[in-house]
Amino acid sequence: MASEVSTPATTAAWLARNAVDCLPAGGLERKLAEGRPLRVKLGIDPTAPDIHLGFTVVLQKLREFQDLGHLVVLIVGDYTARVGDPSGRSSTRPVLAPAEIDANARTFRAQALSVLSPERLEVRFNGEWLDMKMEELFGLARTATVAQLLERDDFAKRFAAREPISVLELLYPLLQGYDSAAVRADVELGGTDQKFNLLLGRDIQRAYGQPEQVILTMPLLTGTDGERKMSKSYGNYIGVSDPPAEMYGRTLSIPDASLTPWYALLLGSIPDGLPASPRDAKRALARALVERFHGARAARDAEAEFDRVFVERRAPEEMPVVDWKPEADGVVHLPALLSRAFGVSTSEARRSLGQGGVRIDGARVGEDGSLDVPVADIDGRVLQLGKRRFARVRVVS
RNA sequence: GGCGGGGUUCCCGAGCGGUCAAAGGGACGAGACUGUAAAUCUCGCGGCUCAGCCUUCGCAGGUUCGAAUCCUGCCCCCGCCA
Repeated sequence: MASEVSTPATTAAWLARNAVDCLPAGGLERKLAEGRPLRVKLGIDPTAPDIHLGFTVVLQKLREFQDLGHLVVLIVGDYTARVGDPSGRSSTRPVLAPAEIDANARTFRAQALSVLSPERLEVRFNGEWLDMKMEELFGLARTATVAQLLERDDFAKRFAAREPISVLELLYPLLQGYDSAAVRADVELGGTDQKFNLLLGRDIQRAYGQPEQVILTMPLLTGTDGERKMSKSYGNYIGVSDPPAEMYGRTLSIPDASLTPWYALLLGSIPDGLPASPRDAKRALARALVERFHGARAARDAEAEFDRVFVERRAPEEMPVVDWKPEADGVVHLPALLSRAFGVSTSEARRSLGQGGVRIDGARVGEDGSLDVPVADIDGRVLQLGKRRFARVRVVS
């Protein structure tokens, strides 16, 4: 916290600093003024086994609440995952098996703990209360009107465009809102895309005679492409359990313009001594991120390895070994070897060869159209495809 | 239930009897440049025992010398009306 004297007003402002919305105005301040630990809710759907950096934006914010003595209530949507949230409407989502959901939930919890503190953390499964009787569902369904639900902008757009909206989709925000009532949330966090759902949670809490939660929405983190939001389906994400070297490299590949938002959203603030050069600032960011998820040692190693491979253009310290049996005439057939070593098709391997994308011990091969190489010229050497794929070749008989 | 419009290679999207492994864009890969930034340029982008061959255009049949393109049946999607 920046100021020496913290009042509910300054604390509220601090907590809301990177947020897009903090509603209602003054709401957070009033809650804080009650002087008790607040129950801060975040709902997650355990539909994918791993989380990526985009998701840690809200975790970071939750952590700030924890550090101020508040309680984080993490709701695992095991029940809603079983139903499948159709929002985002990209074809039917697979309905997950209970065992899968459990496994995902465990992974989630572990990964969330690389940002959150295990203290002041409550984890709940919404199957606990959502597996309700039809009669209770009716009660819940009465709390909102169709017109109200259709106000959500993506619904509104789809409705206007006459695209389908399933009744289940309409129901989904109600279920999420019911979660808030079930855990008596004081505050609920989410991405900006969650704004409607979060606000509806207030209505539902009111309908159940509870004080309404404050909602705090965080910007969506852009992916490594700097264009679209970080998402698995866009392939522009960095997973929190990605290996250190990869996490480091992928972070460096973000556009300069993403630097500030990434610092703000992932680490909470821009450090004072941030280098002026975007390149160095990015390296510092990459180091900080690897450190957060893999530790200081891994961060140092990842940086050293990066310099070695991409700056000095040398082979990495460690790489997989491929055993390879040569052709009868004492020659190694490159396309087949490349295919085996890097999982590309032999056709693709041939193309890469023709384009100068293949090296042995740093020297280009195959540009002249040759596809074979004498055993002596490759045994024990480093085979490289493109800039980043390496393998050591071991010829066996 | 009735009527109409669709399902094309990772995605979008052309093609509508041969010249189609199938335009164009995106994503992606390789090369040049470089800070694994941006911008730009070139090439590639189904597979294989690769100057040739094999398998793709919802599924199954059929017509034809020849089908992604025509016909029949089926499956699925979308819209309008009820």
